[in-house]
Amino acid sequence: MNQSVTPYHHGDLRNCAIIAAAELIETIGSYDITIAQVAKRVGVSSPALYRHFKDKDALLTAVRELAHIGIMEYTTNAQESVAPGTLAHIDALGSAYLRFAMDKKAFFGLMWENHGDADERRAEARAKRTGFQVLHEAIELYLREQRPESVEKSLQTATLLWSTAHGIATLQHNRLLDTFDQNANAESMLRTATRAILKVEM
Amino acid sequence: MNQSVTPYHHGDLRNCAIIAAAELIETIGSYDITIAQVAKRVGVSSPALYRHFKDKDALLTAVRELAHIGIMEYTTNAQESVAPGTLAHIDALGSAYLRFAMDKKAFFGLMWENHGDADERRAEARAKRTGFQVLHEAIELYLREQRPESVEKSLQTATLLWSTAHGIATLQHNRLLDTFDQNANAESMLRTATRAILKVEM
DNA sequence: ATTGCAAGTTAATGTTATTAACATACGAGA
DNA sequence: TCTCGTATGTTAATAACATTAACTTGCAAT
Repeated sequence: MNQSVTPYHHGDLRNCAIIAAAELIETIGSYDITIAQVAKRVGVSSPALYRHFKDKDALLTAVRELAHIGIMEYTTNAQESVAPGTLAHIDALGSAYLRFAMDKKAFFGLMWENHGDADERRAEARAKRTGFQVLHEAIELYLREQRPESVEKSLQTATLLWSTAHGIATLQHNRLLDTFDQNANAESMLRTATRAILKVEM
Repeated sequence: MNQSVTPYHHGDLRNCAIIAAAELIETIGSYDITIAQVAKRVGVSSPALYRHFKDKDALLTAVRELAHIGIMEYTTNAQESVAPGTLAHIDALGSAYLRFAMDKKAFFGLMWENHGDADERRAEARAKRTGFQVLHEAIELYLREQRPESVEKSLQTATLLWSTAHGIATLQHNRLLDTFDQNANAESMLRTATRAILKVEM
């Protein structure tokens, strides 16, 4: 009768819970949610969630994975309209990162909390590295064409640019950019930094 | 009998509680502490703390202030052995920032949590701006001597450099620098970025 | 001395996470 | 088709917290 498999009682509680948690976080604009809230949203009792998640943190870790997918969507979209390996390409990636940080404030904050056990950490590090690769490749391509003598430094360059983008995103997220410089503009800051870093000897 | 004033029952519960909380945080390496733990450490009942702090968050905010003082100590020390307005001066400030982030991991993490009510936020923003001023002044001095045509951009330059330092510190703090580049070295990354940013047109 | 307020104490409340004990339905094999 | 085991849920119970209530104590000024 049901279109897809109806595994058991609820159907697909694990995934529904993750989505419910994500929606909740987005709605209240904070990742300070309770198991009970999530359970209620899915229409299930709190302990039911413990059949699918070791503890609350495991649920949040799953939501973080979702956030990583979200950030990848932002960057993927950003790449569609630019020529690979151009400065515009790199700008687009950075801009997508900044945009995600502001559009999905709660998610962005959650992503950089570091809780969870060793396994969860490892999984997350992998997800982050995957996102990083996209930037790394864009930069490597750019250097290969524009400054071939620096291609060997593409990893260092990418790491530094990511750090910079992350710093700008974080400070803006915490409303500190305005505190320091009333007229600060995250995007133009990042463009400036990008140009400076791509030009310099590593 | 007591050397200093013995205000009331305990003596100086407010300050002792802040210090106890800070010690606790440093000891367990996490700012996920409980009021009960702090109270016990000071030898007082939990509710007693509520005579001095609106809630747990107010206590943590006080600890954050301590952390800001700590970071100022790091930077002040760093400035002692360098000539004002030199590149070495700017490097020393950045290096102190990175060092603080790694030496006092739990404090550093706590400092960038943004909780607290509006007043507390304002107070914290002020503390952060004070720290920022130190960097801003160093950069202004540097530009005045090395690139006078760019002095007017000193605020933007300082904001960008702070962002970069913060990004590097944060990623290192989350062990992500290693994840991206096994050989990454936070300090040398920041030096590279500093030179790149100071050179570029803002 | 008396008395008022600041600063503590213990007891009580309410919220959460998490576990225990019990219930049920799906699916594999008899 | 019947039946049983296990995955998945449910409700009750526990424990850790934060926070408030109600009550106590002691300093300091009249």
